[in-house]
Amino acid sequence: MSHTFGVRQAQKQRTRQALMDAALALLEEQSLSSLGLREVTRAVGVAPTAFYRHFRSTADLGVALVEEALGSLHLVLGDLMSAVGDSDELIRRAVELIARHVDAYPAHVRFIARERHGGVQPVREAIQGQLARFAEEVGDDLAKRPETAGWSDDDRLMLAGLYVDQMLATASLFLETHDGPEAERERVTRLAGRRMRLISIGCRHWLD
Amino acid sequence: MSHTFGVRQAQKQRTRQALMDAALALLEEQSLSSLGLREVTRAVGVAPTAFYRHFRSTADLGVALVEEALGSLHLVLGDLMSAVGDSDELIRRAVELIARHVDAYPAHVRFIARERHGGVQPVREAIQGQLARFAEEVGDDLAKRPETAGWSDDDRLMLAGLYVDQMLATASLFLETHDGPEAERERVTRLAGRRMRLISIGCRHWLD
DNA sequence: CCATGCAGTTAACAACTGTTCTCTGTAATT
DNA sequence: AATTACAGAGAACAGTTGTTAACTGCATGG
Repeated sequence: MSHTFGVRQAQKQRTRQALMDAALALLEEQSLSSLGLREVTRAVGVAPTAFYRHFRSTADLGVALVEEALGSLHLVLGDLMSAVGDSDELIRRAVELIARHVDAYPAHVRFIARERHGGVQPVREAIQGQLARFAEEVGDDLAKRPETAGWSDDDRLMLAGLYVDQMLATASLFLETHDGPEAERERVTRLAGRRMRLISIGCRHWLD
Repeated sequence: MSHTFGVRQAQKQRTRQALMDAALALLEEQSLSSLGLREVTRAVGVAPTAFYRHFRSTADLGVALVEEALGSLHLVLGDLMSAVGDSDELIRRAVELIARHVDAYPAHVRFIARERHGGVQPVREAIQGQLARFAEEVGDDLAKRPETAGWSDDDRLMLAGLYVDQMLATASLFLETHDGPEAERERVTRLAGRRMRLISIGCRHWLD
């Protein structure tokens, strides 16, 4: 079988992950389009040519990072949608889960926010594609809820996109206060909550 | 006087503008953190060392570009706020003005969207600062309108930020369809309009 | 147990980068 | 008319980059 993991395959995947982690760390203070292949291998402690055993180019590395970063965010989205309850309670929960995720994977969030409109086309497209899937999922979930009963699918997708955008904007705000004072984080929490509340109010009166 | 423009000063500003224009063009398919000084001077047709007569570094160039790009967008914002009339009419007008601006200055819009979360700190901070000023202005304008009567300044600023973010998101969407089919542009126009309409509805019922 | 596959190495390449120093021509000042 | 200020040119620097080729060692499958 191809997925029987011997010592060989395991070691390969380990250095592959090391390359991705190193890249993510280097991307804290630059963007993907300026990330050099040698820079990454140097950080890992491996020969430059070893890079090619795992990725065709840094753009290819970037696409792999998109899958990793948005994969972890997708789990949060699942958590968000599985919840039920009062609207205000849902919003509070959403903001807190986002804050927790930013705390746990700040580099992932920074990468997505930075490369969503970044200078590397394949990466941009990968992100847009995944986010479109996110919006579809949220739209499908909204269809099961009473708040959007009687809505057209198109309108539901509009709202879903708005929520997804808001999720990323909120995550980005939390990222800026990641090693700032607690008061700032609290301010962002309240701000994000009110933003989503205003949207949910608009949603409640959409069909008037 | 220092601002008496002789032949000398005029020529200097001309090449300075040429450098900025060339940079903006090069940034269509990369981000600022990978933009090389030599790359820019080569595109203009001047010696690499001439760059230093105008900018300390490419980051410095970036900050100048922020002022240019957000300066032009600021004019659009002024147009938007000076208008009065029915809510739907205002939204239609806003979306059209944004579309027009993206058509007129696509490179400016791309630059702001890309570097807002980009890898060059001074540029990021310049953008965030200007956008905060935008939000303040919109907040002040909202205070004069009946829709937000009785709101706290904090809530008004929250709504203003939401509108500013939405303006940029809309501009970014238009940019993606910039040389696409007319049908796509129409779809984005309708989507952006509905997004803003939902927000304005939420605004109308905020104090319930 | 031996042959193969393949992750990773070493060395070398031409091309490119930012930065410094020195020089030149000419507009502006005196 | 003589002097100064300064935008831009030119050459050179040490260091970096992506990519190729031929290699080594070792886990794996027959």
